[in-house]
Amino acid sequence: MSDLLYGLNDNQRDAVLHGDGPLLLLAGAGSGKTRVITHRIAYLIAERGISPYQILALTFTNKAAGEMRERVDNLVGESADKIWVSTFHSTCVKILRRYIDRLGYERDFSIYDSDDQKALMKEIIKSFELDPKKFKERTFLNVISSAKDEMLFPEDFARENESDYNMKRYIEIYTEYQKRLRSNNALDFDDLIMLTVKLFREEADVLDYYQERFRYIMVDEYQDTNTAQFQLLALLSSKYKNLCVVGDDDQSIYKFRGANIHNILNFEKVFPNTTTIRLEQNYRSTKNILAAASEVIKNNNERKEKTLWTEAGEGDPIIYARLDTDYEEAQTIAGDIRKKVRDEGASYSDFAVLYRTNAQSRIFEEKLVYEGIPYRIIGAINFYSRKEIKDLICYLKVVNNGSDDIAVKRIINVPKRGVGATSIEKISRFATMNDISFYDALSHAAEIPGTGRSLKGINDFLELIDSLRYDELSLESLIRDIIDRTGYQKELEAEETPEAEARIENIESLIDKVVKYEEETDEPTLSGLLEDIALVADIDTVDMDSDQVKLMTLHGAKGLEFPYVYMVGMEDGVFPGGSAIFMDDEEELEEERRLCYVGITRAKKLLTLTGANQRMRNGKTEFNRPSRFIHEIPRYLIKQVSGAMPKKQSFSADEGGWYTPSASGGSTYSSTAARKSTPKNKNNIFSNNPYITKGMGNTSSGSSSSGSASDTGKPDYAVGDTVSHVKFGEGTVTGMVDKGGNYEVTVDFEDFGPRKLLSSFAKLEKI
DNA sequence: CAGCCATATCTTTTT
DNA sequence: GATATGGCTG
Repeated sequence: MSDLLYGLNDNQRDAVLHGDGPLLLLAGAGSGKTRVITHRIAYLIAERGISPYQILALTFTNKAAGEMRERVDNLVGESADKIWVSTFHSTCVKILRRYIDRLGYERDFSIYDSDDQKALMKEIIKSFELDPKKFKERTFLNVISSAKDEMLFPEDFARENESDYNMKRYIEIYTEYQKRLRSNNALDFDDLIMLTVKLFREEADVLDYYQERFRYIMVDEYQDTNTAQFQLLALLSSKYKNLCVVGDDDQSIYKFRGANIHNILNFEKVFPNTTTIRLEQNYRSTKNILAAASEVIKNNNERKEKTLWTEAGEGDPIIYARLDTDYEEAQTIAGDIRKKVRDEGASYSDFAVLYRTNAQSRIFEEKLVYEGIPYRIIGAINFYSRKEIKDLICYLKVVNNGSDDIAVKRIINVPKRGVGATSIEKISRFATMNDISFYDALSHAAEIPGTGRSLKGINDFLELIDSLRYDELSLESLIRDIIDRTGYQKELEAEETPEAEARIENIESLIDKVVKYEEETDEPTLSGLLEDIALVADIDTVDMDSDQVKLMTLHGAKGLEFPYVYMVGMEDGVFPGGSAIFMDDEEELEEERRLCYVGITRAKKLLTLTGANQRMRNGKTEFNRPSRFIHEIPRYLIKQVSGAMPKKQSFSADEGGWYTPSASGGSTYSSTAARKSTPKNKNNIFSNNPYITKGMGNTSSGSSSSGSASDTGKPDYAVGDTVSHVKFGEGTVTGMVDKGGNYEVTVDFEDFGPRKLLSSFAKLEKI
């Protein structure tokens, strides 16, 4: 008992010791909320004699679930694996696999990811004879998803919108979409939650069973729950009322995905006799970082007041750098990281670069490669959404569930079997007319006129799937069989391109995942494997400890922490994003501000904010003013450091180098958004900033002085010279390109091969 | 039917 | 600028 409470602060202890009844934990960033949940679970088991079977802990990501289980394991010991720790979605899948037949679905249903949804919606748009140019799949899917998040079935949605003529089409499409999902025996992600709620509402015995089973429910990241998830929780907890939710309304950043902030704001009203405990002591960041975060979030109106505090020291000021271009922004950060690793003993894994949109990652990637810094981009492309992987998974899906028309259509002509779009169209129509699945219609292809030429391919396909269904050896042999018999890998091998090479590697890691699943699962099944694949995101498998700089969106960073955090693209129009400003949408701006708060509070030791006068976006050059969030941080917390001289002010074209911004009072900028909105602070708050110094702080990246490149001249080496580099050793200079005073030097290193480096950053010494 | 070139589009996205 | 889709041609 004393063990379980050791090291907890008063509020944390109160939360752990709370007995029965609803409990709301308002847990600020870095306040040790996972610790509280895990200790509370341990306390319930050890001290209150609750059976581990009766505890349900819900999270949003598999990663969070995994971490929580691991930590509970350490506290509770072996009985911990009896505790049901999982995501909302996999919990619902488990329940539905048992009882969904009561709702008229088969229990071996497929789970549709967003690609599958799009494919299905595309078909519907076509069958409604709508112009696909005018009507995007996403538009309809977004409406449907919002309806499902709000627990509106097609009938409910129709009722709610019956008076609105414009909604007529949406109603029809939603109805059709749901009908087709059912005939494909498929559920989309939203269905998983919505149908579980429906099941609980309609089948009293099922609800009762799970109420008895889960007498104690814990929910992490509660601020991100949507209405459907809320109802799920309300139903499950209505008997014993032991619902403990942990969340931070200031970190609600998924409104666009249906998260309902009122779930947390109104929790006390909805659940009478709620005990509310605030966890306000922060164990992560310095005072300065915390102060910056608090000052920013203060500007939001719709929030629960709370004040984070820390026993940590002031720490370094927040660094703010306004660079000339996005290119320089990336370059400066890459240099700064290298400098800190070299001179301050930091590890690459101590750094995170956070941006608003994935599209911003590219340029950082480029610069990090130049600098020879190991990095990992997180979340941009999901492993399972790669073409080759999706193709192979669709084979698995078809073997598992022949009703899955979307999967069948995707692979019927992959690899090429001479079954083209027209044949598919004809068979599809035949299937609809006879009310059978597309797969079943394939075996009647001979009766369908106009499919003669593709008949052989179709029969080959049917034969293949049929024989795969008799492969009962193992999942590994099944996937290998698919790869062999489709000739997928051979086809790629024949290509002999780097892309094909990469795909082969991906296929190999898919096999690895299948093998791993089979090893780690008690009773591996094909549908279990597919479920794992559908519900486990790429980010879940990222090893955060590996020694690489992490690049990700601000959204992706939630729940993580790093000693050094760079928030980049701090410009109005980029962050906060265009629509929040352009539409003058206060609600959306508040969501962006929460995102900013999330970003700031990821930093433990040093927070660096950067922006650029000029940046390329969507193929066009933009000029944005500094982010309004920068202005919301009081100036005494900030140390502004310079970037490069804006090119426009540099009359001699070749004169690059660095300068002190105090000379011109920050930066001159023009803005496309300037006319639209007026920021609260009209003057640049940094114009008289006493903190202005040259370079990236005192731990400057060396951009102003170090290296062989001087501010004015060429490096002292030239093509053909032998040079040495701290990391890469010796090599020969094979090329130099002038980039406005800075040189892109190509060096052929003896041990590392040819590499491109920038003279201003890379310390190259002539030998 | 398949491969190639032209045009459109471009927040965020735990599952 | 990069990618995905659509239309055209072989």
